[in-house]
Amino acid sequence: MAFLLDPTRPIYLQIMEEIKKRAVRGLYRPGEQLPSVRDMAKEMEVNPNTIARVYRELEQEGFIETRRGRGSFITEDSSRIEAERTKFGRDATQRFIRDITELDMTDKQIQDMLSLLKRSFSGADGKDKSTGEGTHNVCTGE
Amino acid sequence: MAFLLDPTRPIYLQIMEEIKKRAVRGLYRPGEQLPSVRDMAKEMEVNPNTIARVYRELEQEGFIETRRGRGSFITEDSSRIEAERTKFGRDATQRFIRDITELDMTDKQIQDMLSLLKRSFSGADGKDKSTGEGTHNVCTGE
DNA sequence: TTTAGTGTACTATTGTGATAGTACACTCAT
DNA sequence: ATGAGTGTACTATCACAATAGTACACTAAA
Repeated sequence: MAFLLDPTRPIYLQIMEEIKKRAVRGLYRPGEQLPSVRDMAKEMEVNPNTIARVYRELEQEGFIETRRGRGSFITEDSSRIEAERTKFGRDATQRFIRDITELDMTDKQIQDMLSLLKRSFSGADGKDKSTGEGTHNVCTGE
Repeated sequence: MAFLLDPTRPIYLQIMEEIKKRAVRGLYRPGEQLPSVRDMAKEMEVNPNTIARVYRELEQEGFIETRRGRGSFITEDSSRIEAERTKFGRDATQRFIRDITELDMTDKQIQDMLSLLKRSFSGADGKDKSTGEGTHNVCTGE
């Protein structure tokens, strides 16, 4: 498996998220053909039926387009992909805030945590790949 | 239900976490008796069998103590509870870093996110409830 | 002793995720 | 036309979470 699975959540949901994240990271480009159901099943080490379900649901969401007999393709709409980045970022941030808030932490614990975050993200590459207008606030989703 | 359930994860796991978080927040004190299996089932709006499983697993972990015919009680060991706070905090932080990192965000997006976090946590009460030695680093777990 | 309130054990049923295997319809290049 | 490679449909099976209902053993107070 190319990524770690959470045994407490359905595999097909995690693979759906993994495919979206790959598109967000540019591993899958807009319009690019995805591996076939059978190939993706081998890569993910799951049953082809599970991948079939993943593709069916992603198609339902409009994230991929399936052409019978030809294959499945990432949407051509790059804004659709960027929207996923925004959603993932906003969801992760809000969940983190909720998780931390409900722990009733001390100020010191919060400060330790925030400084670790700064350190973790200071390794950003420094090149802002956004166009300016294309940069969305991950928190507000605007 | 007193809290929101994630439909993609087993209920019994989420209730286990909820009980631990209540202890961390002081809603349940060390040694305090928990509601009976049947009462907790009513409060959580789930089947008593589900709560029975929750108590069984929490007993297995040493987080609660069950005395047959008497009831179930939060552990007397307050350091056991504090350890949960540390674990939840560390897990939430690491997951957040992983979630954000794999989105390949721009510097601006990361800055927006961090400033939202600062704003969210600036509302801390200012009183450091730790004793000094009792303050654990949520990130390293030491 | 009786009774109410504990946790616990048990069977049965339902729904869903995941697997295994087979088969079919479509597309495209040969 | 043939055949390889697509997605898709179908049945069957298994595991697990969750529910429903019943029953039992223990504890403590009336």
